[in-house]
Amino acid sequence: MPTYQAPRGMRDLVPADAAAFDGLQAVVQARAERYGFARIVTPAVEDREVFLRTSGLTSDAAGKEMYEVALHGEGTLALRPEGTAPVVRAFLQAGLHRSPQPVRLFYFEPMWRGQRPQALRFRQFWQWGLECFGAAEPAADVEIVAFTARFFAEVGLSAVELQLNTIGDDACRPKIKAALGEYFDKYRDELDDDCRRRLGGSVLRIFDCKNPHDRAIAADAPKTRELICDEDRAHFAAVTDGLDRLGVAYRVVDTLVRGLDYYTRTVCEFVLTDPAFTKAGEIAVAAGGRYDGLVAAMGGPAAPGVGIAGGVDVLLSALRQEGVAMRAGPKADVYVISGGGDDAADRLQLADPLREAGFSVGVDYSSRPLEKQLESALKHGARVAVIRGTPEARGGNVVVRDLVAKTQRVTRLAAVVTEVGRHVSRRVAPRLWTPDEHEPGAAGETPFLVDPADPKEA
RNA sequence: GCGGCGUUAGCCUAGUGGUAAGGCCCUGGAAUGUGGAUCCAGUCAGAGCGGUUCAAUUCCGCUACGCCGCCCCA
Repeated sequence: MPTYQAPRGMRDLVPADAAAFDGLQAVVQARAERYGFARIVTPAVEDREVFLRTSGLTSDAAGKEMYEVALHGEGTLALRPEGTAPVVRAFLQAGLHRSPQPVRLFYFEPMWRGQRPQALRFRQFWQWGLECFGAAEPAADVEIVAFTARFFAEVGLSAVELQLNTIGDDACRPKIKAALGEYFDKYRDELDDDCRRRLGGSVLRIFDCKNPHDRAIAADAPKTRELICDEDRAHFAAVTDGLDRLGVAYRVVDTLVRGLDYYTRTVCEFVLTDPAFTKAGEIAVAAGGRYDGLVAAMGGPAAPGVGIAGGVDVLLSALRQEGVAMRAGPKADVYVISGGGDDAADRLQLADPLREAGFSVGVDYSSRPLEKQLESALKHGARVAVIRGTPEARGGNVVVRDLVAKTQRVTRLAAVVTEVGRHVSRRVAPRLWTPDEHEPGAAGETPFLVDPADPKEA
């Protein structure tokens, strides 16, 4: 047993895990770019107030479950427990509220919460998320929800259900809370202790109570969908209509509310439906909604917003449960081995041009028998072995052997890159920059096509 | 944060108040220097600390970590 263990609720992403994470990030980030959401990265820590302001002091989680960060024993920083508040802070600090609206942002970052760990509940976990500021239109709600539905379909998550509800906006909230308070007050004596506490404050959260009897009471409560104002109703109708048009399936769940008070109008959750995940209640793999008052609450101008965030750890677990193949750890396609004894420098020299040409190349450093090196090349996942230091490979030649086809060819050193290329493909190397796709001709067509219908210039 | 149940090697799994067993993986070797097989060998363990005991991996306590239920789930 190792002397040290990872801190409670935190885990290492060993190469197999990290590869799956990388694959998922690449997929969600590429989709974000296709939808016009640009990545934003904020610090792992923020002033505690950033979270307290948004989450509200009513929420236990905001206070008790936050990791506080101290420097020399003092400080007011906390590890980020969620993504929205820091993004709002950065949005305001960078003056993005004065850039063309709406502003669409994407993130993929670790979060920390001091909650008791259980399966799929970690103290450090990863979330991807979208935030859209400056758009009050229901189309913005539709877009982030559709993004998520399409994303899950793309990666192969099928055992998932989209739940939707509307809880009205700030103007309407008092009316809704009053109506619900009046209803639940009639059952004050029947609600369990934890639930009754919510009667005083977050009345909406009574819908989240676990006690079966409480749930039965909540099931008969007035529906927020019916208590909301006309404008809210029209907004929600436009959201559901937009999803219908895109063919995104959803279920309206009258008892769906969110943990925080800053949500307005649309709330949504993507819930796992595989029996493996429903034993202990529903597990959300993504959740979000509209928060039209949040930017103002953070000290900014009145700017509407809507966002969604999803748990990466949960999603990966669900995908594994469904048997979706994950990107494996990087394996060398080519392995350089030698029967020539202590000639590691020669092997590196042989590997170098292959690597520069884009191949993934591992080198055996040892002087073990050739058989052992071949075996090792196979175990490292190589498809091709480049062999030097054997009788056939003399006088500026090497052997390029296909380990799967079990065929080989003696090749001149100068032709190794070409020969290897016949058996494995080059890796796509990322670029530091991309050409300007808006330049005429960038897409391959002739710039300034002449339309015969256009009036000729004089 | 509260309660319950757990922790034997890198992984999986036995067993025991008195020398801790096996499989996989890994490493080396054999036959051969062009292969994952086979054979032989090797490395590696009772989470940590304390207590009871002649003796503790085994019984008890504390701590760490995990799982389950609460709390909470931004």
